[in-house]
Amino acid sequence: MTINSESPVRVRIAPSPTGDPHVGTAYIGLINYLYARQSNGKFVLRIEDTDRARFVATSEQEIFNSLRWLGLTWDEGPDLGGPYGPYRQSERTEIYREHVELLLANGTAYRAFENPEELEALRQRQIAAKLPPRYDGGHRDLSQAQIDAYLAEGRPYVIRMKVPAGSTTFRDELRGDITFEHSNVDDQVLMKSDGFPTYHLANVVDDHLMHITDVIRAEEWISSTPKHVLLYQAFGWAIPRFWHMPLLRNLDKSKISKRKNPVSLIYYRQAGFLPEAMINFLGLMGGGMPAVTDAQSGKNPGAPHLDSEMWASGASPTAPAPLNPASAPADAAKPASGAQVKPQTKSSETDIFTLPDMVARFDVKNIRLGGPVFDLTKLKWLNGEYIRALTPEKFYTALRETILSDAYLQQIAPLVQTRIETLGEFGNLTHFLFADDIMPPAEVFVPKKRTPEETLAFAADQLTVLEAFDSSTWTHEALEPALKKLGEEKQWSVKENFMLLRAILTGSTMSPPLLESMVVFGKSRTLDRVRRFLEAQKKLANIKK
RNA sequence: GGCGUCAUGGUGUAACUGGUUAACACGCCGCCCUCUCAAGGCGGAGAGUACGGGUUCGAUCCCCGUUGACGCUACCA
Repeated sequence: MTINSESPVRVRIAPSPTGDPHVGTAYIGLINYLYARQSNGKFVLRIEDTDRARFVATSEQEIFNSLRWLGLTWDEGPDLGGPYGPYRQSERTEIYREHVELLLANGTAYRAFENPEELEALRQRQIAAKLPPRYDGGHRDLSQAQIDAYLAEGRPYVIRMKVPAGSTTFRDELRGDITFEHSNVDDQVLMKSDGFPTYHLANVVDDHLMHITDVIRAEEWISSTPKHVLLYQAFGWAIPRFWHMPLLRNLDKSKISKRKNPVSLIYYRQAGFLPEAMINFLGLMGGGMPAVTDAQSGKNPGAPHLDSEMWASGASPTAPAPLNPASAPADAAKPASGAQVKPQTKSSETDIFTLPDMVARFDVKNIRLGGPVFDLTKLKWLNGEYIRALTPEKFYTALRETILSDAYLQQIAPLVQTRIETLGEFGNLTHFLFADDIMPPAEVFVPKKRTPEETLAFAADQLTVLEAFDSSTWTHEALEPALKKLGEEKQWSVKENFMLLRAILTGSTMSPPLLESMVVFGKSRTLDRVRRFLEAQKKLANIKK
């Protein structure tokens, strides 16, 4: 039973608050947003916070801020409410409990009492025997007496879905039918022993209860779709349409990751990318914008243009962006009006378009399925186009609201006050906080008693340590012990340790205090700088060979 | 390893879903403009559509196989 094609379209994104808002969330958000606006449907934001272990308290707010920054406004969500709330899964645990009872009762799910250690041992045995690691169904057919005994003992358990024999075929709107043999589908855990549901259960229950008609999500979910289909069937519910979007990629074509690319939307905002450029670039990923023919461009004079009115900012590099940037496009569904600043390049006809343009012309069915590389080079060019199209006033405002905001300067000032003799020296000590490309020469970053090789290896270790932080834990108090611990482990003195990082961050051996500087500069940009340093050095080393 | 998905220059896309010298943009190179650097203008190199078979008068486009890449393979999402 599939969803009624007459039903009004309702789509959703369901990010989980486990860290910085991700560029992939924005991409999938964009496609969902477009589809909803084009079908006069609703776009729902749901927070999937069922993973207590990875939960990050500030993450949810950053997700809101980032999506609004991009102009991807939702119709229902945790902050807005709506007819099918609550929209935060941690507030729906009772609902999942009731539903999983239904499955237990109709025999499509069962309790399993193995503990994590036993399961891990099982996995290891299977791997050793070169078998596919999978739950062996050990507690699938426990007798009622046995179950009661375990329950009486108070033994913790999970609830797993009972995958029947056979196979499942579902339709992907972009690829056609996809079939999975059930022998390849695990008896997935639906309810964890902590009483929280897994993604699979929560996602199906919520999508049904929230009347979601189209599940537009990333390709990585294809393999678990049969589980979801099986769940819909177990509940006796209509199955939504599935659209699996290609995954954004690193330059080396692997799934986009923070190890190889800035993936945090906070980074892009702080580094001074304009939301219009960002959303435009995301719209380029995977295609979807039909080519403009001469005939069309004549009939559609308003289509490709830059609209400086859309500069939606309010974000300063370090202070959290306001909840609702005043200048965010209020209604992107109607073509923006106002001054059209159209760059003179030919590419303005094909590569440059706004969110309203996309609402008007984007065709989700046109999505190209090969994983598009998220290429910063082109993003930067695009951003340059948008910057040049700004009026001088808007450009000035953009600077003052981001890279030169009062909030930013107020944090920097105390770091340099005791270190300069004339105000004119301010830039001498702080230019690294305003520059994008900082690259210390080897004589600056390699400590006297170290070789370049061990220095780079240690820098890579530093990066690993720093990557473990998220924006909310990125503080002086937390960073200091973490870095010092690494130094102790690797036998690097505090001086060598901090001096190296200082050189990478500032390009110099002389700077304001390191930790404070890192905090002011922000996690995303600091990491990006270290990452770029390492990459550049790697390239240099290859050239020398 | 198993299962699944994908495949047009270095990158992003286009090519009336079978008929083009395979187009556009980014990047790269050169020239012009110019006090410099950008921007802008002009031009150039770079793919014969992963490979091999079919079907067809004709395949980037349809079919099969191979290869490669990627994803999943958690009490994460």
